[in-house]
Amino acid sequence: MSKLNDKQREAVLYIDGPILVLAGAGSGKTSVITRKMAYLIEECGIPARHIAAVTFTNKAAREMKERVSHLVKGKQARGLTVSTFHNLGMTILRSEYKALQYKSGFSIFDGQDAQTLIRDLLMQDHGAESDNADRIQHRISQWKNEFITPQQAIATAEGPADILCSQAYLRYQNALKAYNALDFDDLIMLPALLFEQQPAILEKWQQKIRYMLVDEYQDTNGSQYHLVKQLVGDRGGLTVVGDDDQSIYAWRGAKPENLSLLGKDYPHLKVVKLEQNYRSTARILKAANTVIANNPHEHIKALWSELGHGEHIRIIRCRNDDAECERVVTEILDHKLRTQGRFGNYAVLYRGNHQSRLLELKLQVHQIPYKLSGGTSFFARNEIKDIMAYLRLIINPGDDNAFLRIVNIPRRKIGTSTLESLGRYATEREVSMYDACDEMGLSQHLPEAAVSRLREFTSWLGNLRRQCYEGDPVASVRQLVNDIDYLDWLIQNASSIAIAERRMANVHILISSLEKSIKDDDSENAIEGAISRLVLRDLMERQEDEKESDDQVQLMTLHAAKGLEFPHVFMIGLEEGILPHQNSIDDGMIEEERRLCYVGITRAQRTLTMSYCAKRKSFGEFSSCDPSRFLAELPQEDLEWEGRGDNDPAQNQKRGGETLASLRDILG
DNA sequence: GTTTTATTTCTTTTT
DNA sequence: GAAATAAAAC
Repeated sequence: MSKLNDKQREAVLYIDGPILVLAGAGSGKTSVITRKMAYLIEECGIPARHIAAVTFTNKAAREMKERVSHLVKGKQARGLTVSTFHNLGMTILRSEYKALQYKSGFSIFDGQDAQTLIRDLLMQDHGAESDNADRIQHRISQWKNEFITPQQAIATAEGPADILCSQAYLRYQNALKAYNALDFDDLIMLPALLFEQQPAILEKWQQKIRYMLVDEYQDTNGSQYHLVKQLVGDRGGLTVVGDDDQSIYAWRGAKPENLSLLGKDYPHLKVVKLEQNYRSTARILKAANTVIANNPHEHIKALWSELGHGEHIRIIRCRNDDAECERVVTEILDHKLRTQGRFGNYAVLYRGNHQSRLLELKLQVHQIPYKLSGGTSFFARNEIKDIMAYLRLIINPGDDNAFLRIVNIPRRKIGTSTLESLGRYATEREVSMYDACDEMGLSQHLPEAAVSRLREFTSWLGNLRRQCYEGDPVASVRQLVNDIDYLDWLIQNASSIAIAERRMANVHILISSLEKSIKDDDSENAIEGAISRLVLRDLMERQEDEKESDDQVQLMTLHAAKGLEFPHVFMIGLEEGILPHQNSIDDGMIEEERRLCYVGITRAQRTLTMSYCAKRKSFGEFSSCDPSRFLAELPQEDLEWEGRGDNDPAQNQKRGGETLASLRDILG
């Protein structure tokens, strides 16, 4: 406790009611949460199993768990819940699914699964055109995030397009239920809905969770707000931590105004501001403050640091994106050599995942070890989706989505025409496609050969299902992968054997993660819980393996960098259309892009380097770029420009704030 | 039903 | 300039 400053200590010690901690970047908010948990357990006598801390990412949850276990000795910390919102929702649904008329072993649909389902439904209803599946999915997700049911959506929808969406929402939700499946948004919304409808169930969970701590509260959406509010009840055991300047998830339904709305729900809300930054040099902090000052603010907070001025912030202009990446890489090499530091001290941050490609290439050329976080998530990979589909089908035969994905992987000579007939028959009989295969009447609608191929598949899988439930599930899964000759399939479909082997290695990572997950679960149907939870897990054992070689340059998007810090940070692609992203410019959503820039700047502890290009290759064609407006918003006296021609945003501003693009237009 | 070739779309950001 | 989709050939 002595390591905390006055404000931090105040936030930890206050337990008489709900408290909001407004924590600026680098002000030690994770310390507040972890120490508060320790305080609640050790000093206030609240057993760990009655405390829940909620975060948004697995990474944050893992780190928090680790830090608490260092603070709280021995067995006292046992039973403590530190999880993501989605994992918490999952835990609730795993025990309450019956009240929602779901069956055990339900599947979790990711964004891709959800989209194909929507596309299929659209196809069934309106024939061909399905180019708006994307929009509909987004709209449905929006409703779910705002805690709006299909019925409410239909009742309130205005305009033909929105009415269509609301009908699709109802249709989609019914389809999910028929498949015994949930999407990511349901994991939050359905528990909240259940709590609202069935007070007895709510009370049971209120008994379990007596104190709640929520990290990054500015990122909560409507459904998450309801979930938290109901669990907390009028007992008021709640600590939330947040920073409206770091709200970068409004696009997925986050409502940063939840921060200021908290005072309405709890009139006696205690508010503590943390303004001392322990992370960055004064210059970096000043840059961050100057940029973010361009956004409108409700409460002004003044972040300050005692770490000295530090070096100037460097802005480097490059010929093109290739030169940019090359430059960053040589810059890292050079700096590391001079300072005798580690590769792990450097991070390169960018707006979009695709920007990592060139960077990776350059790092490989120079033989620099690097770690790319995020990107195409593990579970979006084809080989993982395949095996996951098999697993899903094992615990949930009603999952037609999974059935369709793997029924012909590997080739079983079951093609589209067979599946179409099977699908028609299954809907007519109102059973799943898997069950339809075993029905007698099927022979009337399909040729003999097709029927026998389908039954060969289902009887084989049926066998495996039995083995899974009665014997050793993990061994059965290994058997499965063996039976289908999956490595062979991968080799056939990959451009090289090395790539196929890499993919096979991913499958093994998945299986060993499943194994671990089963061990953690002592309930009776451990496989079901383990497989469902698998989708939400990030495969940390991979990181554990790589821990020995953790001296790697960190590569990630600005979004993924939130909550992290690095001694030396490079931000690349500071260009109009990229860091404010073009879509955001078009929709006038500049503030969130500016916050994204703010998040990037505040990741840096000692040095910060930003770069932009004169030209960039996109869509395979070169096009010229303009430096980001955010560069012009930085305190110019703290900058050190390099390679700057007349492409100068500061000069542009002197000319009256006109962008270079508009000048070009005028000049032709 | 499967394999090969041509064409088109695509790039925000994530649980 | 890749990766997904459509069309055509096998």
